[in-house]
Amino acid sequence: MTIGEYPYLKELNPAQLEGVMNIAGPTMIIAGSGSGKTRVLTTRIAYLMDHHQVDPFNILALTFTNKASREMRNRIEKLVGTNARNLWMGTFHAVFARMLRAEASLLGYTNNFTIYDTEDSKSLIKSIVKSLNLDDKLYKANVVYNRISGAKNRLISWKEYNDNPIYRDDDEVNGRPEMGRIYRIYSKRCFKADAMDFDDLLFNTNVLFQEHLDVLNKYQHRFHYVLIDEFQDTNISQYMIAKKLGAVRQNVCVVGDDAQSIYAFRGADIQNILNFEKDYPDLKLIKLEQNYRSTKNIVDAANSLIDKNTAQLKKEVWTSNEKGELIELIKSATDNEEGKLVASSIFETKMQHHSRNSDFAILYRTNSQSRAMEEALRRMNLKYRVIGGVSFYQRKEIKNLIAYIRFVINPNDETALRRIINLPKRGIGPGTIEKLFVAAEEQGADIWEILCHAQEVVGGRGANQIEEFVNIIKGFKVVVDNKDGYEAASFIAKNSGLLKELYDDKTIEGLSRFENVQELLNAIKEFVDNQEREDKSLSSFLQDIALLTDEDRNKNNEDTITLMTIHMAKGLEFPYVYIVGLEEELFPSQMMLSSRADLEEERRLFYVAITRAEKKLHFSYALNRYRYGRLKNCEPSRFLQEVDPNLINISRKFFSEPAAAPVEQHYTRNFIKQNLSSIQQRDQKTPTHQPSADFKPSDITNLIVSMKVEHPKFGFGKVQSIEENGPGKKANIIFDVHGEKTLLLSFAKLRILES
DNA sequence: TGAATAGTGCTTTTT
DNA sequence: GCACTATTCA
Repeated sequence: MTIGEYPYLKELNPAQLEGVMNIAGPTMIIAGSGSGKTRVLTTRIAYLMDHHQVDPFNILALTFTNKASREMRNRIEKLVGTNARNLWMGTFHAVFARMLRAEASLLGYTNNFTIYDTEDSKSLIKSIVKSLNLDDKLYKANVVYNRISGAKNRLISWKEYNDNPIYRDDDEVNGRPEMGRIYRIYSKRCFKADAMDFDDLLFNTNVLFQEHLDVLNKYQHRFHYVLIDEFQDTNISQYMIAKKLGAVRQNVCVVGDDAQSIYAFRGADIQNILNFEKDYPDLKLIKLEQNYRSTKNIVDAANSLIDKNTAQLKKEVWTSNEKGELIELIKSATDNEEGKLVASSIFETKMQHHSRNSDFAILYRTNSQSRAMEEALRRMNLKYRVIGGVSFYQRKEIKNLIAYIRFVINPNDETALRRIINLPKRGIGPGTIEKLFVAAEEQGADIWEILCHAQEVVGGRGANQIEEFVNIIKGFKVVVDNKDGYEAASFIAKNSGLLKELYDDKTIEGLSRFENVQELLNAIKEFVDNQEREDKSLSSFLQDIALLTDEDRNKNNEDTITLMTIHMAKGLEFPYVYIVGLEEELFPSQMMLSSRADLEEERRLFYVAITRAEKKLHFSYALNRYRYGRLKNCEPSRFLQEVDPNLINISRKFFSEPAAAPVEQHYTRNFIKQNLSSIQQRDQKTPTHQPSADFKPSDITNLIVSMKVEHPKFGFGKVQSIEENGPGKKANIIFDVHGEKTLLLSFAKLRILES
């Protein structure tokens, strides 16, 4: 027995140990939540390297998120040292993007190919739909994108799609007969732009392996061991890659939990688990069923819920942990009140148990729910952090600058070009742009070629503007080729006019956009200064960030409450978890009510949420909620009834809270805009307020919520909230006549009347 | 051509 | 409630 030699093996239970040591041949580990899945995976890899002297270059470990892969790498490094850095470990997308870059020419791409994110893809789809004169309400970018994505994930090429009447009939029934045509054009345009979308990274890897057996062979012999995390989330395209790579040595180990499959909407197929058993009949099946994470009550609650699903593998998750507290149910009148109750519950718990902010997580179904929570937390002065939402690299100002860089590096990048050709305004309108693309299409030329000979396509003024644009880009190219990435990016930011445009915008939003761009430049500088990096070109920076979503941009390890969607929470754990918005049509989402399979996925999602909690769990729902700007009443989620009621404590608040919705006036920005403008047109029926004779601005450094104030122009009002993030302190005030205003306190003249 | 305004539709979830 | 688009007017 070798356990003695490796201290890290001693801490494992028998099932975990088996998962680690059974290294030869196909292995499937079905791991319940909190059962030490990551530990088994990381220990297994460490053991391979330690005991079997497997070269890390020969191990391929695939995950779904960057976070998961980073965490695994760190944990392995702790076990075996820096040698872990040589593992082939990363997300499916990142690993195969890297492989495709190396082999790009075999498929007709350059090794500088651009990666289109979802937004890029959708905007390309939009322009295709438009150029085909199709109804963009019928061919919504979202719908088309999902259809194409679904096809690619099932390895259906545009050609097969168009040749197979099944798809055509299906599209016709749905009233979208042109889908196949759009798919074809989309694929060709991407190829011509030297760009791959997310799905192409996997699709093209399959093509590569299919058409170039020598390449497949090379990688089959490189990867002696293939490991896949979160196997329940693989789609067919991913599974086929893994299967092909593992075909020679058969050392494929997959780890997953069917109960936590929540990405079917993205093509994940639980069937893969069943297929795996079919493909490898002699596989070793290991079940990890002991939960180390949560109290017994939480584990029981999760089990009682998931029991309602019919499609699942048999497994019994249990724990030897203490019973713990009951689940607390919070009921509120509105979403805003929900925020308040959750915030004060966190506050109380913090006081009682002296816990840190980082012990708490608020989980919700949709990102839009974060707002009410944020407001409440801010009011109680609780520090929080929202994960997800619009990530840094998705912001408009960032994408704009990146589009410039992208286009300089790849002048066939259509999407980037469309973004920047008239930004800042150069007088190149949509008509002119379309002419250029039509010409490129007709002559079979690259769009860059056309741009360089614009006079022949568009006459007169337009041609001059384009020539100017081309010269700017050519100038940038010289800089990119000769300077380091940071200098080049700064040069582009300045000389494109992007920075100036943001600098001139003195609004608060403009300021933060300007800062964001600076931050991007800083990130590039950091990238360039990183000693360990070999390739410091901008092109390599782009490749790096293309597959990054939001990631660990939160370097400051501040102690904060975490707010995020349940999807993002997968794989994480917190002592105290609040699952909010447990209402019909929100969770389960109204989009998922139509089929049993969809509803079961929602239920698994709730299962994932519950099993994030270690010590204490809270459920919360509101009777009324602002949706689409209107207050709508809601029913409690059916899922609440599916959890064993003996495990839920209905708190005293439940009964004492008034159920009526507060009559809070809710002015929207548009409402005010519309009303003010109509008022102004009607001969200024609302006169500006005449300040009281004794008006004198008060010292407002200590302004607090609910104070009554007077403003020289807007009249009397009440402070709704005070914001302190960003550059200046702002107050949101609802004025009696002029409605809601947000004022910068450094400028505002306010007289405090009473508090 | 661009800025201002009016109208619309939408919320899943992510690499 | 907001972002995006179409429309209108300069």
